[in-house]
Amino acid sequence: MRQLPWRNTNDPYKIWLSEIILQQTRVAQGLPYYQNFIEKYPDVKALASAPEEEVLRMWQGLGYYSRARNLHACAKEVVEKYDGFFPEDYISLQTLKGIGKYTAAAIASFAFKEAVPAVDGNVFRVLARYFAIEENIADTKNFAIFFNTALEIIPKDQPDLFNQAMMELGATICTPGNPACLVCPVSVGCTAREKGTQKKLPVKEKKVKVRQRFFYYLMWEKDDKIAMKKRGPQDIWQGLFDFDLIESKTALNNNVVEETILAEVPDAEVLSISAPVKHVLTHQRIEAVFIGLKNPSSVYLKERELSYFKKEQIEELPKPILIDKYLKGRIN
DNA sequence: AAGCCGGGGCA
DNA sequence: TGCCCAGGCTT
Repeated sequence: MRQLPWRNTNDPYKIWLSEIILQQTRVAQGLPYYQNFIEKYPDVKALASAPEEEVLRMWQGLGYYSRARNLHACAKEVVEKYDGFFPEDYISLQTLKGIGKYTAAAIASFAFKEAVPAVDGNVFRVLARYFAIEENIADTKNFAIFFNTALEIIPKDQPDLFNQAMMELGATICTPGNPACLVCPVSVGCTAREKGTQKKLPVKEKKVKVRQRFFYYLMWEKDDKIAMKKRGPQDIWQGLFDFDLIESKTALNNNVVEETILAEVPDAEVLSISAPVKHVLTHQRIEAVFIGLKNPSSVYLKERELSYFKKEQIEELPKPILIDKYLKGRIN
C-alpha cells in the first residue's frame, strides 16, 4: 500500500482536499499541490478566507480550473453554513460544490465510516473485470450497475478499507493496459481472468471531437507593463488572466490580423510577432501567435476591459499554462 | 443524456 | 504525434 499524507487521517478537510486535487489527476502530479495547499491553508477556515485569485494561482498547472473555484466556494459554504464542519453523510455531502457521487462516497467512508462505495475509474475497472460486467462505463445510466454491485460486497464494519483497497488494486495491479494478474490477491474468483478477457474490460465507448482554435494574442505594452484581461464564463480558463485575444475561425495568418488590428486601432504599432505556439488539450487544439504592440486607444482598452500589469505582477497572476510557456520561452 | 472542462505520461 | 487517463457541472 502506498503511503500518502491523506491516508491514516479522519480529517474530512484533508480527505476532501486530496480527493478534489486527485480528480482526473495522477498522484505524482497532485502530491506537491496537496502539500502546498495544506501548508498555506491548514484548515477549511483558512481556505475559505483566502482570495479566490490566490487559490487559482495555487492551482495553476493542474487544469480543470472549475475544480479550484468549486473548492473555494465549498470551503466558504462549509464555514458559513456548517460552522466549519463538513456534513457527515453521502447525500448531504453531494449538495456542496464540486462534490459528486464519487467524492461524497470517499469522504463519507474515509472520514465517517459510512458504508457507501466510492466508484472511480479504478473501481469501475476492478468491478468490470472481477464480475465480467460488459456495460459501457462511459454511459451514465450504467453507473447504478457498478455502484449496486459494489454496495452488495462492501463490508459494513470497514467500508473505508474496502474503498481504499479497491482503488489501490485498480491503481497498482488491475491497471488498464497490462493487469498484473499473477500477483493479484483476488485473481481467484475474477471472472475476466477465468475467461481471459481482462484487456477487453472495462468497455468504454465515448465519442470525442476535438476543436481546432486559432488565437491571436495582442500584448499591448506600455513602459514595463502589459495589458491583460480576466477571462469570463462560458469558456476555458475561467477566472484566469489572458492577454488581449482575437480568435479566428481560420488558420493563423499574420497579415490578416495586422489589418484587423490597424482598422480598429489606427495608431497601433506592431513591435513583434512570435512564431506560432501550439497547445494541445484533450478536446481542444490551440494555435497561438503572440504579437507585441503599443499605442492602443483608451477607448479600445476600455471596451476590451483591459488593464495594465507590471511584469512582476503578471508572474503572480493565475494564467493558462499556454501563456506561461510562451513567457518562459521568450526569456530563455 | 450529451457536451464541456486541462494537464501529463507514454508508445 | 496520437492515444490514454476521468469526475462533476452545465445545458
